Amino acid sequence: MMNHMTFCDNVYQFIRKIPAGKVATYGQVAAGAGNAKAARAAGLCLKKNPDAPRTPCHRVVAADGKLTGYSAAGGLLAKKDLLLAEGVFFLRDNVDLARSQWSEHDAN
DNA sequence: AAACTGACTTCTC
DNA sequence: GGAGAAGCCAGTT
Repeated sequence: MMNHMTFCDNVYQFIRKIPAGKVATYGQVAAGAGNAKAARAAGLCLKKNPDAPRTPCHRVVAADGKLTGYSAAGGLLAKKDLLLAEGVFFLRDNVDLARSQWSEHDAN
């Protein structure tokens, strides 16, 4: 039975469909979850309930491609390493959204 | 129910 | 481009 469908659940679902080698911004995730303005809330959901490997929260970055928070071990460092391993384009410490920002349409 | 918090985003200086 | 402030949202206390 359904516990209680929350915005977070939508967020997790959205993030789960992000393919490796691509990343989405919190705003994009929030939009996919139902509210483009809920980027903040979306991030909170990840922190509160990282849902382990089931939800690749490491594929979610800030609007600038900047790597923000990461509850898992290693923090942003591990996050960057993971994205690099997946083939995500990086510009120093930030993700190159111009190449690695994922879109539902998969216009790659 | 009200107030506080936070892994955001955008504007301005 | 970096620093500061305001706005918005859902969840938690």
